[in-house]
Parts: sequence; C-alpha cells; structure tokens
Amino acid sequence: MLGTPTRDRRSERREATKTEIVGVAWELARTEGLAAISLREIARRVGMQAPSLYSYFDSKNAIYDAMFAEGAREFLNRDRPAETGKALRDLQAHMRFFVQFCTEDAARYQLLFQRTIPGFEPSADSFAISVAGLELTRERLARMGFDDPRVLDLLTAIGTGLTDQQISNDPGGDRWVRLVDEAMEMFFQHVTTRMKKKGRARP
Amino acid sequence: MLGTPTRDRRSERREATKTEIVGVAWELARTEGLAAISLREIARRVGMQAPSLYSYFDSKNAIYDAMFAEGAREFLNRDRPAETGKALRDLQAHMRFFVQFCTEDAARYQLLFQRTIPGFEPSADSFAISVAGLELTRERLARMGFDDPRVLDLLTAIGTGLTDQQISNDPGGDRWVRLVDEAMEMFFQHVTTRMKKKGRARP
DNA sequence: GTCTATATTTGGATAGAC
DNA sequence: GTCTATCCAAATATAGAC
Repeated sequence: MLGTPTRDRRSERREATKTEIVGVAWELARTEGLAAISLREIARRVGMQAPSLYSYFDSKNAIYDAMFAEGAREFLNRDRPAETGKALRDLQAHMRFFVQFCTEDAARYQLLFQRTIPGFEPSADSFAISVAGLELTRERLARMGFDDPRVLDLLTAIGTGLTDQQISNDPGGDRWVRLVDEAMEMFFQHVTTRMKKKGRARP
Repeated sequence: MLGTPTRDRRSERREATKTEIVGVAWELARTEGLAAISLREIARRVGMQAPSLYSYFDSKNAIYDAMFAEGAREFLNRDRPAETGKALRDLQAHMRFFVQFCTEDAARYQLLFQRTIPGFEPSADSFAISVAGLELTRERLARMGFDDPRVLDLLTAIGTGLTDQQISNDPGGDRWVRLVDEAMEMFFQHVTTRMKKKGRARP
C-alpha cells in the first residue's frame, strides 16, 4: 500500500503563489491607486506573463476579492485594546484602534469601506469576513452601553469623518487622528446627558 | 462705416454648446459614475462624433475642469440660510445647508471634495472658485465664534462624516442627514464648555 | 465646425503549444 | 503551469477633407 502524504506540496506552493500575487496587487494599489492595478503590471512584478495569472485567479475581480478577504481578515484578527470597564476610556481606545487601522492604509480603507471600484462586489464568503469584523465592534459598543441605532449612526459618522479628513487632507500625518480622544469625550458627554434625560442608566 | 454688433452670435452659440456638453457630462457622471464618462458617450448624447468635442474642449480633463468650475460656482452662489445671531441655530442651519448640498449630488461631492479621478487636478481658475466658496463658510463660522483651527477640524470631520455615511450607506435617504441638528447640539455643547474652561467668551 | 479615418495605447481575456 | 500569439473592446487623441 502506498504511503499517503499528510501535506500536499503542490497546493502549498500554489497557495504561496496566490499570496504573492495578492501581495503585489496591494503594493501596486498603494502606489498607483486601487483602480489603477492591471493584470499586466501585476504579472510583470511577479515575473510572469499576464495570461499565467489565470491559472490562479479566474478574473481581475477575483484578485480584488482576494484582496478584500485579506483586508477584512486583518481587521477581524487584529488585537484590540483590552476592555477596562471605564466606558469613556474604552471608547477612546477603540476609536483610536479603528481610525488607526483605516488611516494606516488608505487603499485598504477604500476597498473595504467605500464603494469605489466600478463593477466589483465582494463575494459572499469575503463579505462574511468583513461582517464578522464589524460585528466585533458592534458587540463591544453594546457592552459599553451604546446600542441605540441612532447613537451608533452618530458614532460611525464621527469615526469615518475623522478617517476621511485624515486621509484626504493630511495623508501620512495625524491632524485628525489626534482629535479622536477629544471627539469621543464630546460624544460620550452628549450621550450620557441624553440618556439621563431619558431616565436610562448610565453606561 | 460698418455697424458694430454688441453681441457676438457666434460665440454665444459656442458657449451654449459648451454648456450643453458639460450638462450631458454631469448627467452621465450621475448615472454611470464620475470616472466612467467617456468622450464617445458624451458626443453620442449631444449628437456629435467624438472628435468634434475637441472643437470645444482641449481634452477630457478640460471637461472635468469645466464640471469642477460649475459645481464650485453652484456652491459659491447658493443662497445660504440667514444669520440670526443665535449661534447654535445658525450652526445647525449652516451644517444642514452643507450636508444638503453635498448629499443631493454624490458625483458633484466626489469631484469637488474628494480626490478620486486619476490624473485630474482642477485648474488654478477653477480651484479659486472652490476656495472662495469654502472661505464663505470659514468666515461665517468665525462670526459664530468658531475660529480655533482644532475646533474647525473637528467640525469639518463631523460634517464630512455625516455626508459620507449618508452617501455610502443610505443613498437617497436621510438616515444621517436627520442627525445633523443633534450632532451640532453635541458639538456646540462641547465647544462652549471647553471655551468656558479656558476662560474665553461664549460665542 | 463637423465629419471620416486612423493612430495609439491599454486593458481583460482566450486558444493552444509545450 | 507557463508561455506565445492573438482577440476584442474601449478609450483618448490627431490628421485632413469638406
């Protein structure tokens, strides 16, 4: 009887190449813009001819989809600040975490959180990863006492506003990033006051 | 001696055609996306062949530039809410004005306020119009007592955050638009409290 | 000012040999 | 799995006749 290998060197190699292709695609997206990546240029940088890429991905959008999945997995798996039970501190720490993640890679933010690549929609599998990541955030905010949809909408607006301004008007800097703590103080003050008025418990 | 006409019918006609071309370009940008407009399609819709457009504009970017100038002029010339002297009310009204302007035409917002068309930069003339519009806003906020750069950065982040969320996650709806008044209350409360602490006059 | 014809570039994708 | 060769489509832009 023939021995059955527990590892498949061929598919390991294949996965490694796919990873390399996606890595080069990200590199290109960061320098030339997310919409400007081309199969020819990706192929050139990994030392292939363009058609060879089709052995690994069915289409250009399949590459975008792999990029989306990778970015979403990074968000899902990244270590989050520990919860201390002090609502304001936790809120500040978590928003710093979020804005930091978004602004450290504008191309990734564009792919994950904005709708800007014409004709690209993430696959159900990739989308599920991203939903899982956002769900972590939602649960955490709920533990802090923020579960009113309106309040969450206000909070997400502040988060994306700081992120967008940072990326658009001070890329690489920290002009808006450093406003996160103050913005959360403002938000927290507002929400707790409003909750008291409504006779609800403080978070 | 020959009579000298006070009007130049030829150049009037020419300007009218340029305006028509830009109008069709906007129409296309709104339906297909700002980046997706093509000279062929513009020409087709105005009843020309593509090369004929070059009699009116030197390049595709020149059309983008004319669009930019038109959008900036709309922002500059639009009637703004009257100032009442009540800082919070004026702030709310002005932010409603801004978010309304931005969200009513996502393509225009994208062209004027985001950097998303690869290779396009507005000309100095067009850019000056947009600067004049933003300057109106800056002056108005200064009259309300908001002139600290940090405070203005926080305010613009809230404004673009509400706008972006509205456009990205509820296009055509009002899920974030209707949070403007509350957001301004929150901001106002925060800033006045902070000013008092610093011993400065209330706005 | 508008047209036809065409240059030029660039992109995604496929066929088929090796 | 990789290559060469090629297809096909779309885009901006130019030349030159009318």
